[in-house]
Amino acid sequence: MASTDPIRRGRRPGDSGARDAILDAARTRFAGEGFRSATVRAIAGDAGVDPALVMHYFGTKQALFVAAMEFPLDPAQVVPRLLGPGIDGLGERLVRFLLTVIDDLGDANPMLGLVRSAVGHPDAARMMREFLGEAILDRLAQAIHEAIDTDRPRLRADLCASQVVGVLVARQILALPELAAADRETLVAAYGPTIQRYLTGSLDP
Amino acid sequence: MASTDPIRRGRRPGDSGARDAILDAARTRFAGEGFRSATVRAIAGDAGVDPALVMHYFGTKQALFVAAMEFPLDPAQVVPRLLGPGIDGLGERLVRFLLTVIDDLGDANPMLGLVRSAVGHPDAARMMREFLGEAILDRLAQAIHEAIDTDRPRLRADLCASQVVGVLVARQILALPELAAADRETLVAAYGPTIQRYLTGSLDP
DNA sequence: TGCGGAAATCAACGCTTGTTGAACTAGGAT
DNA sequence: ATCCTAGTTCAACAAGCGTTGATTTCCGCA
Repeated sequence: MASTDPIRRGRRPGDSGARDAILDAARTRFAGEGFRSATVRAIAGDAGVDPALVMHYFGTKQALFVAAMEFPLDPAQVVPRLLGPGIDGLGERLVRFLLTVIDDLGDANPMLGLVRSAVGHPDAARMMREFLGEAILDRLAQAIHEAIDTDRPRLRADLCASQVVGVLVARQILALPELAAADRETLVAAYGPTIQRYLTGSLDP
Repeated sequence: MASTDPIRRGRRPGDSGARDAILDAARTRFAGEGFRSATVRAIAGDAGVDPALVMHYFGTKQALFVAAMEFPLDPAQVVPRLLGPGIDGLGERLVRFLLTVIDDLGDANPMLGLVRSAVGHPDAARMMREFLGEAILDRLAQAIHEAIDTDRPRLRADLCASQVVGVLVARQILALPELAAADRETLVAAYGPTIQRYLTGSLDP
């Protein structure tokens, strides 16, 4: 058998993929605990790597966060695609899309990382507000304005966002039991009309 | 003039009210930063008091959190009062009540402290899930079941909670601009029907 | 074959954190 | 007057944090 199994320093042979392992671990930790609670040491541990290597690749924890939370979908493509078939039925499409993405991303969901961090850190909240606004909500407001003649289309977009964020927090973070257990189409039927009304329905008293 | 102004040890004369000052500071800090980011030292500083005094009164940071987040309203009284006039119009009443409470509590809002902490800390999430469930959502589900004959009344309650949490996060934490700027009755008109539909409307596809 | 630079670890730093134990002071009861 | 108790501060601890600098190992290229 091999004698002692010393941890060697220095470069390992082959393409180690350590960078990707770090990014993966960071996504999962940030998504599960938020920026503050997730530690560089824990991320390095998950990736099977020394903490200093994390700094070697990314410089600071902040920069690692930015790199790890880079959204895997480009809003500039997704938003138009969802809007493609027209604003009718957009509520349903949007909810179904959201739930599908949540399922696909699993534990390493940047949306959860961003929400968790924004909620505990005013700077992150400002970043998320600006990102959400410019990348998604302003576009959505523009589409609403073109589809129906209403004032304050951005308020309608914000209302949609409030329900989407609510789903994320109540279902994925608080894990309210029946909400977490409900299957996708049940939730599409429940939330779809809500979003659709925020988009195009009457909001008068 | 007085010579040096040494900070004296020992008891101050009179009823100092330090305990209440600590609780107040803790509420504000926990509401603004969550459990993890709020520090005992900062809370003590806000209260004009030594950190050790905080431990003297409350033992641990955890216990201070529990004491500070004690809800100023008793759900066992509030829920029946809101349900009093019947389930018709409950959506509007609930939203108006929520927004009023948010305004009244201001910076020291335990709801914000609980959400901020739950989102960054699985244990706090479990606590909040159980509290929400037993104190509010199960009661609400019971009322729904008595008012209309539906299966899964608790899912309806969870749906309501998801929109309420969404309002809290999107308006008070992310501060989406038009949502934060909207006045109370505008939001009552927007959210009231949503909640009412989750309570008593059709959720079928 | 030699060599520069990238990959990786190790050990330590300075800082902040929650928490502790000792010391001191004042008020109230006896 | 005297003691007990509660309020309050001070100084320090141990642990955990992000980060740094030195050092070692290997790959790729001339």
